[in-house]
Amino acid sequence: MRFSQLLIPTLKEDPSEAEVVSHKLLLRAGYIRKLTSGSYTYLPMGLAAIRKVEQIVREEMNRAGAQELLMPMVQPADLWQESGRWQEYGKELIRLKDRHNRAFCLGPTHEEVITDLIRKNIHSYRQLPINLYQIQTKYRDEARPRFGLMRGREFIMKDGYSFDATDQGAEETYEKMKYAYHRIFSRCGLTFRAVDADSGSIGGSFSHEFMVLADTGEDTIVVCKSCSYAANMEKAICQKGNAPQDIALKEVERIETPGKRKVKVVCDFLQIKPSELVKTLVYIVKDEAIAVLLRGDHGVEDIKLANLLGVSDEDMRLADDKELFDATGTPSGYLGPMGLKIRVVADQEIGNMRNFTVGANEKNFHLQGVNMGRDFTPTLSGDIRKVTAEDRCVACGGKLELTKGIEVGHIFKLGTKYSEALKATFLDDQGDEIPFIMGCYGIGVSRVVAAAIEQHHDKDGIKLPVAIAPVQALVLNLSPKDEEISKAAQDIYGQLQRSHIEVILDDRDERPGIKFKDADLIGIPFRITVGKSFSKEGMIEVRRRTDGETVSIPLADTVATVMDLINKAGAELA
RNA sequence: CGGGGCGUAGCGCAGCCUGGUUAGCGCGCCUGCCUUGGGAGCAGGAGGCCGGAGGUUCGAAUCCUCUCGCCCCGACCA
Repeated sequence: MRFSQLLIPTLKEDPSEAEVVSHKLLLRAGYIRKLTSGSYTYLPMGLAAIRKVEQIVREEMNRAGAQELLMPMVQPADLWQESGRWQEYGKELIRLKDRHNRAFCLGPTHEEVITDLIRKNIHSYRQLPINLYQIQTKYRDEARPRFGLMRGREFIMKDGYSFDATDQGAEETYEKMKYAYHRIFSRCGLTFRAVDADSGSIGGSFSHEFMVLADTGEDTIVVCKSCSYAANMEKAICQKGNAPQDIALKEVERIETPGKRKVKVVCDFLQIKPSELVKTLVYIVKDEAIAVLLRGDHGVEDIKLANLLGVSDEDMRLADDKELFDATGTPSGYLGPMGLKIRVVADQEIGNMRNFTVGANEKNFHLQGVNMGRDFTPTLSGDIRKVTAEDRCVACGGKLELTKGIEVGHIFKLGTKYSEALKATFLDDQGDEIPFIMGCYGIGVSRVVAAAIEQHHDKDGIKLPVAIAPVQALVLNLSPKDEEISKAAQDIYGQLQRSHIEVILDDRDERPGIKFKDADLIGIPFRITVGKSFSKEGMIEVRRRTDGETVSIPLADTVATVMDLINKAGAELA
């Protein structure tokens, strides 16, 4: 491929529409162009990078025993009605009608279609397990598409579905996929964590999200600095501390705190730390007001609270001041657990606190020297708060870190949710008809490219690892008008092509500076420069994009050197 | 869906508040000269329904109304 013929529209300046670095660079380096909000054309360089990721995904999925197929993108509504998701899925499901006025949707995912396929074609346990996947454009009508390829309405996804005869088999399949995912993201050169995306309450955890660590990530995750423990904020377990043994309990003391309502203000006034105070929040849970006790410096994790109460977090919200007063008879800011008539849920940490401060349920008064058990007893107690960096790892006790992540993959043990809904059954070895046990496994292929750029770039542009860079090498002919230089550049280009190296020849009639800048921006891993030093000393320069490491070598050795460098760079990730 | 911002040449922007010749600037593009190891220089040139519709006015990029699009924060989603 000659640069002069390729569509690589690079930009000197950042486009105003882009906010995050991957979006800016994808546009500037000529990888993508926007058609409309959330949908992008993949230009030759962008598509090449996506194809590289797809190929790695294919190889690892196949290695793990999965088979590739391709399902229709337009799906009939009746299948979705059968699973119940036509109603449940909501506005993200884009719906359309055909000329006969029959309803369809564009597939945001394919559980229905694959389950339909399997129920029609697999009837015996002897045919199980089976694991199928596809790589396809998905459509989700996102409320707010953003950050370029990071969250589009149209994106390329690998979605896989497994069908097992037994729970144990399904777990084995799940583990195989988890392993395959580790290999895939490692080969893509990503720094990532597989995070626990399940509360783990019953029978271990069967959902993991693969998060690429990057500041621009939309999710917050907790990772352990010492071991491999990592979890979603909503799922991260707070280690329950030990109660102090040797602290004498004080008497409860009523103190006037005029006009002091906020935690910080009360603490400043009483000369205590927020960790010595217990705040009382009121939630409205399905029309019932419930008090929630939390240490002053902690925050409620809604999902955990909802789980403890056994409700959906959608049925739960913070009360406003009026609702709070109606429920407790006390204005906000002076609430406390003592004497409250409504249900009280305490964070598990409260039990470890001694002689703390709470509101007195009386305007302008607080109580000090309060202790749980002696002075009040909560209706319920449990882990309902957000983890903090001060917490310790539940797995190893190591230090935790809160960091941002980009979700590039999600694996999930589905169980029989869809097989039951769609009556997808097989005969087991006893001749009993039972539903398939399913798992599903997704990878945001186009998002992987964006995430990789978030992790691999510098001020000059993209520097993707060889494994997923659009091409491996770029030959710069610095003087297309110089016959000798052009001949050498052409020679190297031809030899590399014959050696099956993906290579672009920059044959443009541009000044050297432009070629160097573009080479850095596009992020081709190996740059081979034929210019002045060739005319003078017969030397060719080979430079590695990732670290700028440069070697000068004679023409005769160039191709061998480049191949060697590419192989070494590839081997590091394989 | 709530809040905020922006639509002027391919890209980045100025002009708008305070209406008034032919709508500017930088980059890019085309032609020529010159230059050739990190986005050169000179000269000439092309390119605009000032997002769209309606209104106010003698006169609208500029003021008003409506509308469409894009971006950000949040909600939502995963």
